[in-house]
Amino acid sequence: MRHTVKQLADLAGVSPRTLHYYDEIGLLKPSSVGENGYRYYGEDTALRLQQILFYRELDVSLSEIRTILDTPRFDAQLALQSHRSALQARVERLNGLIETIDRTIEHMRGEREMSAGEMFVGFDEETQRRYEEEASRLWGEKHVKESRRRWDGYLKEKQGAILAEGGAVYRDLVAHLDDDPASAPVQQAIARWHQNLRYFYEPTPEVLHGLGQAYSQHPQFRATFTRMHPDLPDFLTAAIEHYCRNLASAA
Amino acid sequence: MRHTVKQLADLAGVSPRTLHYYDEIGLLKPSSVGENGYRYYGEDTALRLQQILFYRELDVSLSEIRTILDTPRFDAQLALQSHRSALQARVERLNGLIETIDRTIEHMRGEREMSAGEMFVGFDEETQRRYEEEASRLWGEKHVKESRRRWDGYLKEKQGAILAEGGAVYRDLVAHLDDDPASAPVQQAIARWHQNLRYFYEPTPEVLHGLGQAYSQHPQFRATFTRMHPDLPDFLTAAIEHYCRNLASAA
DNA sequence: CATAGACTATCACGCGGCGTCAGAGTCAAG
DNA sequence: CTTGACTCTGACGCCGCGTGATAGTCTATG
Repeated sequence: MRHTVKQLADLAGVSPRTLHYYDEIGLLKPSSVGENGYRYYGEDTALRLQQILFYRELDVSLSEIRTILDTPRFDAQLALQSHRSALQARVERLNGLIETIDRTIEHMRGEREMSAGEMFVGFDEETQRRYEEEASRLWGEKHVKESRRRWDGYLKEKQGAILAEGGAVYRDLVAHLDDDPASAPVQQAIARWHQNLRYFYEPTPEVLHGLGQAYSQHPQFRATFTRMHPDLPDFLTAAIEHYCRNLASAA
Repeated sequence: MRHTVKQLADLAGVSPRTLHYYDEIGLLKPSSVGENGYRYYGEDTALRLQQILFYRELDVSLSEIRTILDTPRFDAQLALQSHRSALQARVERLNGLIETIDRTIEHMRGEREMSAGEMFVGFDEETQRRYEEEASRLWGEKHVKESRRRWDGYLKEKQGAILAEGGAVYRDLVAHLDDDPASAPVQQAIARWHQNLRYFYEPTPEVLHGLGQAYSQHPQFRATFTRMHPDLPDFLTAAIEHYCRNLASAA
């Protein structure tokens, strides 16, 4: 298997310009370059492009994708499993949007009341929670039902406050990025984070620890936190790791 | 219900800057502007923003969204139905990607062979066909199963040729945009388009006519064809309409 | 009443990820 | 050899905002 630019582009449904660009930024180097200057791609690069397209499908930036794919410990099969669960979460989100549509139509027919907030359910509101559900799914699925049951039990206003508090915790941590992850203000913020999580489900120490690791390793988490600050993912992981050690030694 | 910029932005999960920008480009004007210069949004604008977000979710450009929402015949409820079916098509696409993941994992375990083209199934390859399935769904669902059954029966190489021919038809039509839609070269291209459709299902004259109209009215079709050429959607509709009249008078 | 913090506004630069085009070289078929 | 489709590099520009600056407005508190 050996493809020129157009051949691979046609197969993948991208443009030749895209492949040029990806070469230029070091994201997808061709398998070889002929004496004529032409790029040639083999199965290794086709597989890498597939990974790129999956990450792109999940709205991960190209520089992030490059970082992920270039880590020595990158495991392609594990990444595919991760994509799979992320895509399933996306499917659920879309189904949530479809429900919003149904409710909006009922509203327009005068069959039901609808607040402005309710109109936008499914677009972005529960993104963070959905990511965390997904991470939990990596370690155990019982949390999903529990999480939904708890969430649905809260009043709308309470839900807004919970989400706002979650966001405030991360902003607080960004403000303490120069501190030691083990310092008291940081650990207090992590305790608030822990409490915030408990609105969704009762996290075991294992889940807490796994979440902490996922925040820097899982592509969507990493992308989300990097957008807040480039150093936040690793900082979060270190701080949560310390917090979990404290939980373990206190028990 | 009356919201300031931040209030509506928070509800909708967008940024105030986005709302400023949408005002600036005439996409979403506030319901009113106070003496202090502040923008205020009511339920009318919240509903419009919801529509915008649905179209954005479906990757429609903002200028296209504006065109659609500003047409005098815009029917919000009908549009929501349209979004619904588009989102369901998106769900199916994501499920297709999930299948690709499963097959890729099997390939990596050595359990199955996989071509480079197969790696990219679900990303973009069948976009056109999926749109057309969706349009058919608007007029009758029996075509969906028939379409899938036919498609699955073709060899991979044949599938590639069918899709390429579909693309060639549209490129041919773009080259004849200065011609009369009723002219012989254009009508011949539409006949090829008709034949191409028949690889998927046997379209009734009603479906053909409806597809012709959908090409300029249905947001995703319109966006797709506008990307090929700004005048193509309306040209297609006019050419197909003429072709259908010829079919009817020949019968 | 004064202050502080959170909000509002406009303005403007810049970014990511390409699309598009130009000019020149390469390849394969007739 | 010619032609058309491909290849390359280079470069401008677009879309949809994010970000930051500056200044005005609003609301709660002391």
